This record gives sequence, C-alpha cells and structure tokens, in this order.
Amino acid sequence: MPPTTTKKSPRPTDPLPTSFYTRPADAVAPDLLGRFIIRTLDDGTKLIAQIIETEAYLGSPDRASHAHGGRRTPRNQPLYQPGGCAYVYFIYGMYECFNIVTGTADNGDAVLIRAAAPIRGEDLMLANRRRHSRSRGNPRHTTPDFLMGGPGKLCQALLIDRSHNLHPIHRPPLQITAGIPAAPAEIRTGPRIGIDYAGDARHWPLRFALAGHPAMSRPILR
DNA sequence: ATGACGATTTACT
DNA sequence: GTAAATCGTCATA
Repeated sequence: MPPTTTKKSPRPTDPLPTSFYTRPADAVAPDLLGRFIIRTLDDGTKLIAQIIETEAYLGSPDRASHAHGGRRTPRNQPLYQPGGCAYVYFIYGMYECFNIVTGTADNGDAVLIRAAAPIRGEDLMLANRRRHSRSRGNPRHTTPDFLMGGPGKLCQALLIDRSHNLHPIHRPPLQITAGIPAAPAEIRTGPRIGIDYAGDARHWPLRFALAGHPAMSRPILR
C-alpha cells in the first residue's frame, strides 16, 4: 500500500492544474517543453503536437514584451489576465503567434510557443501549411522537422488564429495537456529570436528548447 | 489621417 | 548573408 502522499503521474492528455500557469513565465516556459497541444476542430478531429521550443516574456521589466513598462493597449489585454489563457496576435501582416499567459493577474507574463513536433494528424497539418503557402514541393512544407519549426508555421499547421485569443487553455478547442515533460538535462537555453530592438533584454537567456531536436526553429546554444 | 514598425517566413545572391 | 511580402496596431498630429 503506497503512502497517501504519493502522486499519480498524469496521463499525457490530462490537463495541467491552474497552479502550473500562475508561476512566472521564465519558470513555465521550460516546463512547457514536452507538453501536448491538443487542437480540436469543428468536426471533432484532434490535432496533437508536442512542444519542443518556447520563449518567456517577462512583462513590465522586459523591453521585448508587449507589456513593457506596464503598457496597456487593446491588443495586449490578455497579458493582464491570470495565467492559463491564450494570447494570440497578428504579426508582420501575415502570421499569428500563440502564447500562454502566465503568472498572476496584471503582471504581463507570457510564453511564446515557438516550435512543436507532430504527434497526431500530421497529414492535415501539412495540408493546412500548404494552403497558406504559395510554393509547392518545398521541403519546408513537406517534412515533419519543418512543419511547425517557428511560431507562425505552428499556428498555420494547427489552425490557431485570433479567434482563440483569451481562450482558457484547459479545454477544447485549444488545450495544453501534461504530455511527456522534458527532463531538465535535456533542456537548452539561449537568447530569444527576433527582438534585437530590446536593449539589454535581447541577451536574456529566455529561450528554451529540447536539446538537439530536429524541429527546432533555429539552433540553440548552451 | 498618416506613418513607422513588427515575438516571421520565404526566396534569392 | 539580404530583401520582400503584407497589414493591424499604435503613436503622433
């Protein structure tokens, strides 16, 4: 008979507790590696992907964050929700980026989901990517390693868009579940991508990825 | 009303 | 390595 304090390890498709998301973004971001994104379509089809790369954005003190200096605009409202909802925004006139809001209410923290690997529904993900793209026959569209290797590509493959903004991430049609959490030894860190305007914050080691994973959006150091 | 910019991706030199 | 694509958002006026 095991002691009553023994925790049952969750199944990969079980939700994560609210306490998982109410931590600061730099704690949640590495802990999201290995977790599952489950995207349930209108017809009931489930697309499943495993998170392999994330970035933390730290709100007010972080010049790379949309919430830098406590800035509040119509677009960044979701960042001031309590941890556990989606923040999806449109960027470069072309792409969407999927974030998980973290921390307590009003702190502005979030984690950008930068890359994932297909677990289930890969064929449909490929079709979704092709639909958005002009060129055909490019390996970037036809191999699992490039399918979701970047935040914009990930949203295209999983049909994530601004309609999911503010969605609570513990239920369909867009969920994060326990997945297969990464061992600490398998996690690499480095500076974030695409934020050269952010002053000193551009050097902060807030990018996290599974070591050597082929679907990473770019190589990572350390 | 106007203009600059962006947590990207792609093709091309 | 560089540049183009493409438009919502925000600051300024």
